[in-house]
Amino acid sequence: MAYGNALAALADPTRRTVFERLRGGAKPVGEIAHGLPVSRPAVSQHLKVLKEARLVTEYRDGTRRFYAIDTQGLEAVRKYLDGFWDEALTRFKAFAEAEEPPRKRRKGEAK
Amino acid sequence: MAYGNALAALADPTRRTVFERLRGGAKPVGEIAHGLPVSRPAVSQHLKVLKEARLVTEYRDGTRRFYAIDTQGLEAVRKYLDGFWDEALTRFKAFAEAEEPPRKRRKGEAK
DNA sequence: TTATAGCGTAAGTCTTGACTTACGCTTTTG
DNA sequence: CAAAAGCGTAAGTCAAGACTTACGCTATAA
Repeated sequence: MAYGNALAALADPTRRTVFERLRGGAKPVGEIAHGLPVSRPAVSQHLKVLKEARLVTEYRDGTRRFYAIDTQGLEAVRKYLDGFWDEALTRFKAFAEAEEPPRKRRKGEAK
Repeated sequence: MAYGNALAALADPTRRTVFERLRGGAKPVGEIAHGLPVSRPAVSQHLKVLKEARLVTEYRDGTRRFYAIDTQGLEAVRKYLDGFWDEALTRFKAFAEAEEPPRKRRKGEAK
């Protein structure tokens, strides 16, 4: 259940911002943190959480550490969400939208 | 940014359990809460959060309230996640996996 | 009508976790 | 060598939120 950690990681807004800054490709921590309303150590802590959730990977170049998006965590979440789109579900949805509250039994009504 | 609330809602394990119990179709609160390690009011509170995140819908039948999965919240999250699979990203991933740490400049090396 | 079933909500507690500053480590530069 | 760059980590603070019990509301049943 790797999707659990990934969902928890993506739940925090600032951590999502950190994650989104990696869209264009790998970036060092300082560049990620630049302009954010939180301190650099805070960004490091967020990156640690994202890494444990398989949402980012890390590699070092000199004194800098580059972080990049890891699709493993994303795939885990995607698969989890897709599990809610099975036939029975969409069938129920169509049913509910067509008939509204499926049907209320009234007093003298046949069961 | 409806995906924000949905991600936050799905981050909590017990709330996810509540959500997953709706897979088979709509259920009343009592049935959802039955067997869970938390109280029924706690389940009600989780359902409220899920509803505000467009992850469940509610309708009433007599004294009971049925909850069912709402795909709106799920679609919002799905779209958000899909935004991380663009070409540039997969291209980078292939690049990183092929060459490992992209390249470290060593002392006397050309820049 | 009164009682019961099936809920939501209020209020309070207690843990989780997002932040800060201070510090230390490793690698490059002079 | 020493200094600086670029980080991660430790420790402490503080607010968010996941629980609990108590209570109240509405709809069916007796």
